[in-house]
Formats: sequence, C-alpha cells, structure tokens
Amino acid sequence: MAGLSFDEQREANIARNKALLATIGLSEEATALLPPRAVKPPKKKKQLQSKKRKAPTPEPEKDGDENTSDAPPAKVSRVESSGLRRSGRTAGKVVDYAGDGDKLPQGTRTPKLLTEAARKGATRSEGRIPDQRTQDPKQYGPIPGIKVGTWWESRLDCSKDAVHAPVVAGITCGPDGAYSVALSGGYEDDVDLGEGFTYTGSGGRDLKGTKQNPKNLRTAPQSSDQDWDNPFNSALQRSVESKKPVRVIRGFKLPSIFAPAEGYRYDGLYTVEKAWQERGLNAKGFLVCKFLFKRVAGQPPLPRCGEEEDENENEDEGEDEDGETTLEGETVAEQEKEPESDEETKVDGSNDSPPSATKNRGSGRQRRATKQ
DNA sequence: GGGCCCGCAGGG
DNA sequence: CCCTGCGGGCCC
Repeated sequence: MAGLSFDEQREANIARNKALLATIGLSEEATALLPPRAVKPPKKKKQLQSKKRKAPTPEPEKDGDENTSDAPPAKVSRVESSGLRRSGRTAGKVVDYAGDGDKLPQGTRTPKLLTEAARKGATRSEGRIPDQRTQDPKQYGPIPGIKVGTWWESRLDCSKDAVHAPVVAGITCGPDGAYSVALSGGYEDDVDLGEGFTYTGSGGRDLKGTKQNPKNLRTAPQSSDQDWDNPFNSALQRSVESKKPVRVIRGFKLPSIFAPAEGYRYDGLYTVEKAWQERGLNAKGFLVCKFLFKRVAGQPPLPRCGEEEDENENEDEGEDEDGETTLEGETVAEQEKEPESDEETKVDGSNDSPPSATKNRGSGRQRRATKQ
C-alpha cells in the first residue's frame, strides 16, 4: 500500500470510514434526507466577519471590582456594537479571570448556578458566560444548565462553560474515557454524518519545528505516527470500553454540513463505538488513531448549515425521519430532569426564541476540495 | 490569505 | 515547571 496517490488514499480512507459508520446504521443517504435543504446554494457573503465582542469592561483591570458575575442579566442579542473588537495581545493583555484572588478551592466548589439566561435555555451564550468557570468540566455527561445547541463564539467561552475545557486541544482526558471532544476540521479523512462521525486522535504533529527551523506552534501538520501511548488517544480508547458518553462540540472550521456557520456549538452526547489505526492522508502516510462516534438517541436533532435553532419551537412529536420511535425514554439518561414530558417531544434546545439572530448566514464553507 | 507568535488549560 | 494541543489575532 504505497502506490496510492493522494486522492486515491483519501477516497480509500473516506470509504473505509463510511463503511464503519454504516455498521452503526448510518449512511450518507439517510443523512441527505434529514433537512429540507441539505445542499447549500452559493450565498452571498455578508460582512459578519467582524467578531463583535461583548464589551468586557471599559477598564482593563481594576483591582477593586469584586464579584464581576453580577453583570447585567439581560444583555441579550449579540449586537454587533460595531467597532469594539477583541483586541488580542497588544491591548489589555492580562485578562485576569477569577478577578481578585479567590481561586476556586478546587476540591469543593460551590456550584453557583448560571445566570437566568442560561437556565432559561439561551441558545446563545452571550451575556451569561461566567468570567471564571463555575462548573467542573471533568464530569461525564451533560453539563447542568447547558443545552444541546448552545453556541459560543470562541473555544475559550466554551471552556468557561465547562463543556470542553481545553482551548486548543480537541480531547479532554478522563479516567473512564474522554469527557469531551471538539470537531474542528484538521483532518481530511474524517467523515461527519451528524448522528455519527469518525474522528482522528492527537499526536504526531510537529509543533516545535525542526532544529534548523524551530517553531512554537499549537497545531501543525502530521509529521509522525500517532500511537496509543498518547494520553488523549488512550482516553478515547477507554471510552470504547466504558461506554461513557462524550460531549461533542462542532466548530465552524469543520468541513461538514453539520458544522456551525460561526463559532462552536455543543451537539450533545456521543459514545465511542470503535477505535483503530489507519494511514492518514499524509504524504508519508503516517498512522493516525481513529475513532467511531455515535450520537446518543433521544437528543434534539442537529441543525444543518446555517439553520441553528430557527423558529420551529415545538414541532410536536411528528416522528419524522430518523427519529423513528427510538425514544427509549430513559435511554437518554439524565439528559435532564423533565419527568412530565413522557416522550422526547423536544427535550430541550430547539425551542427558545432567537433574539434577533434569524441567521441567514449560510456561510457556504464549501466542502474541502482544496488540496488538489 | 498565509505565517507566526503567544495565551490558556491540563497533564506529567 | 515544562510540554502539548483540531485557537486566534496580528503582521506581513
């Protein structure tokens, strides 16, 4: 297996990944049916580029300022507020979360509920992201108060909500498997069918460059084999055995119709069905660790492309597409305590009313295709 | 639009 | 304390 061209190798890998997805009942055809608008017509790019940022505080850092959390509950809508952009490094620099001293006691930490907006089920995270983490990301299953479909502008915001702690890393390790993973592109032979996907592990990247050309990067192209000694990969391997659910977030860079147009979105819980190794799409064909994920049944349907939560508030239980009588009731486990609603009839997410979004942002993010 | 630092959170 | 990791902004 050395004579394959890049494209041939790519096709072979994708075919293999799809075949594995088929073993858990997922096919591309089924995926194509789901939404009315699977294929996205070319859209006209709208400005949307500027990352409006919630106004931090006029004063970069002021000592006094105790408990910043009492911020305005309302806030609402992600008003662009025109200018005002996250001035990265040069500006304030010291962002100092945790405000003054008061580091979390680590062991025992008062839960401290999220803001009203969060509990109410805001699909957007604006205005309610805590300055410092209020919940423990090192727990399996859903994060209390964070609904499926919650969206963040950045990985750091997602981290603050404890859904996926690392800011760069894609996998969070735990004793009985990974707590969470992030799908953000980066590997061309990963296949995302929404209800399931294949995922590539960590390691084998040349972050420090070469001796002659030293670098200090956070991500880089594959330069060696990935192995199971890698703590991230082994964690996902344990997930296969433990069957513990893994929180999944999809990022805007993911080349998939299930990727959010912007930012990062919590897509609920998945289980890792299988772990294996295969040749990656590297010129040298380095080995990569791969994993087969399957979405836990009974969760809100995944939005496609630009359609986040739309207005479809309660679409009743019209058992549409894939839903097909799954519902298992308690199968979803503690997805949330809602004893009254016997059926899944929309557990959470989906409802809510988008403040102003209306998201037309189709953001065409074309399918890969590069790398000819 | 690509290259390049550099901050953040976790683990060893 | 050092290193790693599917970010992200800035500069070129």
